[in-house]
Amino acid sequence: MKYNPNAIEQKWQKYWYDNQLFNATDFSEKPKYYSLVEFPYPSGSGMHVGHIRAYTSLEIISRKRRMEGYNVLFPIGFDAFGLPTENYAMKQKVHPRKVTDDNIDVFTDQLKRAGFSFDYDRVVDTTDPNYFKWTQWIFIQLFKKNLAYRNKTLVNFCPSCKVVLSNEESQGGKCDRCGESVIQKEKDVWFLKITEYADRLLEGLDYLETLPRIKREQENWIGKSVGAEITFNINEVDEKLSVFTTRPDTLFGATFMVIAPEHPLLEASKDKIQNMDALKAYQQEAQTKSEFERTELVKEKTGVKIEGLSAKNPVTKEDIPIFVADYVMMGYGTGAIMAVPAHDERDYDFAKKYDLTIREVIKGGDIEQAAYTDTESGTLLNSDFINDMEVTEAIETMIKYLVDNKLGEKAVNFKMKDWAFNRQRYWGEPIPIVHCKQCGMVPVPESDLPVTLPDVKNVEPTEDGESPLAGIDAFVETTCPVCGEAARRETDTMPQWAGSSWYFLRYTDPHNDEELANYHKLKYWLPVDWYNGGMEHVSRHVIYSRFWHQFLYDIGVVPTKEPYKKRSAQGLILGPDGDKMSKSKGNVVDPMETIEQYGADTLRVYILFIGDYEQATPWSENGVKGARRFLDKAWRLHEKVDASYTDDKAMITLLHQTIKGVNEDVESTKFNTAISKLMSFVNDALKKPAISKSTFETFLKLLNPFAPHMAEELNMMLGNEKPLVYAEYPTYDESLIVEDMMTIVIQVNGKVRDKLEVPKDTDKETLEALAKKSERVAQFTDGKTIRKIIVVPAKLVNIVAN
RNA sequence: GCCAGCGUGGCGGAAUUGGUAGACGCGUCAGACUCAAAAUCUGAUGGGGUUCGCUCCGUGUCGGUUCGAGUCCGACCGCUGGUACCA
Repeated sequence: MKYNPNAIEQKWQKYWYDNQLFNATDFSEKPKYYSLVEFPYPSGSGMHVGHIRAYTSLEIISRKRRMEGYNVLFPIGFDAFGLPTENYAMKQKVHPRKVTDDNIDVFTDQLKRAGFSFDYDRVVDTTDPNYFKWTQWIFIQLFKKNLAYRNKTLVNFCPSCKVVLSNEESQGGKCDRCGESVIQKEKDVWFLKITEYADRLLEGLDYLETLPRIKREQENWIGKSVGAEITFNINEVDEKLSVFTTRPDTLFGATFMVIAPEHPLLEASKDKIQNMDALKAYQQEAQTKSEFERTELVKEKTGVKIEGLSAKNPVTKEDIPIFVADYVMMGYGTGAIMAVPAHDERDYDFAKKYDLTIREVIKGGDIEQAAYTDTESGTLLNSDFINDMEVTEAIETMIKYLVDNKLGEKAVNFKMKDWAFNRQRYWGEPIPIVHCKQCGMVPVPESDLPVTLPDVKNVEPTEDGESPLAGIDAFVETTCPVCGEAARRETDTMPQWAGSSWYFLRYTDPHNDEELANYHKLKYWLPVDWYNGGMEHVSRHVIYSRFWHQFLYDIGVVPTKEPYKKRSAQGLILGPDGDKMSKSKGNVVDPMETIEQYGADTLRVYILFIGDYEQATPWSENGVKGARRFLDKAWRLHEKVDASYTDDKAMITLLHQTIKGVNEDVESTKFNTAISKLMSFVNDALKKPAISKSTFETFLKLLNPFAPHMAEELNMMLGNEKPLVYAEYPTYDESLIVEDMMTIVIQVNGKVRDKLEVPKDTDKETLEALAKKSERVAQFTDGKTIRKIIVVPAKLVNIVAN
């Protein structure tokens, strides 16, 4: 009988899913294992080969864990709020609910068609009111703890599309959708105070088992820097300027100051400022630039001196000028800097342009030529009481001086900003807040949750960039939960990051009406043992969800400090041309076509065999054929099974080596070499006259996580009634792995000249003697003196001669 | 610019602590089967030379450490990802 995947795959899928073999049981005698993959956004185009790669790794792990006797939770769900659905719905005049449901149906079918062993009874959908009820509930808890607040900010606004855009959607100052220029619009928006958790998010990384680069990226995102906050007095008015610096030791070199265009000092001191018009004009100009332009495009420093104000350097007592320049950002530090032009390139450029004093304070450079920035270490000069000190000592001494004289203090600053937590969209979780004239902002009572989206025929954008919800009176108009007077609902919705920040908690108890998840169930399943997802989510999503988790831990909702024990990230699959897959390039590969043509098992095997799991790799149609050829051969191997046959020693050794190798490779995400070991096994086994039943069964168990449909079918054909899903995973016998004879390499001056077949335990002396006897060696040592002989047992003999 | 990762055949990629470079797969070539093709099977396949025994060269470039370097060290070149006037 020939291998015919289409005939067997659907049969086994029906068997698995109908019998709910992958459903996790809450609480069990077995040890638990929670494997988590990032849930997909159910787009209209269905599954992508990238999804297959992202899920297959933990699919293998999960199937292996079940065979190893674990109670496995391997769930899936849908991160279904989001723009593409809303846009599509608007265009096609269909309700986003309908679009979402249809897409989820398509996706679920495709997941099942790939044979993924998810627990489909625990599917969560972030757009389901029973789910987002708890997303809203978490928001209210954050609000009550003052971790959710409103503040004014500038947003990217497209006057033509009348929508607020993200940075990604407004690159280069142009609207991503219509190409028009984006303007900066001031808006009241919601923030979550993630900065309050910055230190703990940093510390928590110690618990996370992951690649160094993944940890690094999160550290960089949080961006902790230690230094000092120094206060400068303004001479002409009763105002002070605070600056954050990592280098208080360079204070003697601070010859001017720069503040951000939006800095409040301007408004506060307008009476004394003589060139307010010029400053206003500069301010206006800076506002037309997006943050992108301000940071990316402006190579030449621009700025305006504030006439009428000057600051006093607290240590030199010099009067120094103050400038407004857009290279200083209001959003970082205090929005003001002390400029040390001798040792900072930006300050140096600025000082040269405006002809300002440049004073060297760290020895070593030539400040006539350029800023000297190699100042991690060095010796101070021109700095009074810290002269001749080393940088580290100078920093400490200066901070002490500042503290003693009440001029400043030690300070820590984070690059990470508070999380802008709102969108002006329809298709998102409504923020559960009511605005009341008397009572201010009032959270919706928990008993009234969820605040659902109004059912409208068409989602229409508003004229002024407000959420479409703002135009729906039936939604907006409500009464205040505190005083009962007429009030208005908040019309902003949450960003997509919201629902995905806690979904892994809901999987432990997806149908709970009383709480987001039962504490005992959380305690049983958490933490997530292994979480796999995209590299692009490592900084944002992982940090955001860890922040929510830490908060929920603080209020006693979850039992663990950190949500994840281990995190891995898969590499991208590129198009066959080596470019990133994209519709416009026409190089997108549809995994469903591969399944139809070659079968799901081939797709699974190929996608893991394609290359290093963490590296980007191009797709290859020929590679798919190769994977299929391997499965064809594995299938044919069953014809060699002979119940009365006894395998030879070499076969048994190979089998045990394969068990060991596959196990180790899978655990260290080296799926490609795990498969190559299975291929080698099949190649060798096919050369034997026959293969014993038990050896073939063991092979099928190893193959099962990768190609489960085929493995189950062949196992059944052997006459076994028990399926492989919960069969016992093979273990190896260390004593059977070592071969009796081994090849020893003989080198002369480091070059291989001969090889010897010797028994495995041959000692050093024997090896050396054998090597010396070799005729091949003699050719290369003739007429030379042997200087040294290096013998590495079980490996090689190297004869050094000249 | 900074941070991280990576440079190995025609291609995707393998190579515990430094110890036979190129596993496995693709492609290509030759042969078997076939009227023929496909599929399948067998063999060859880094480059140069060769009396077919072998031999020299070869892991981005240059240098170093070592009996021995793809692996370690230094400098450089290139690619990919992240990030960005971060004070």
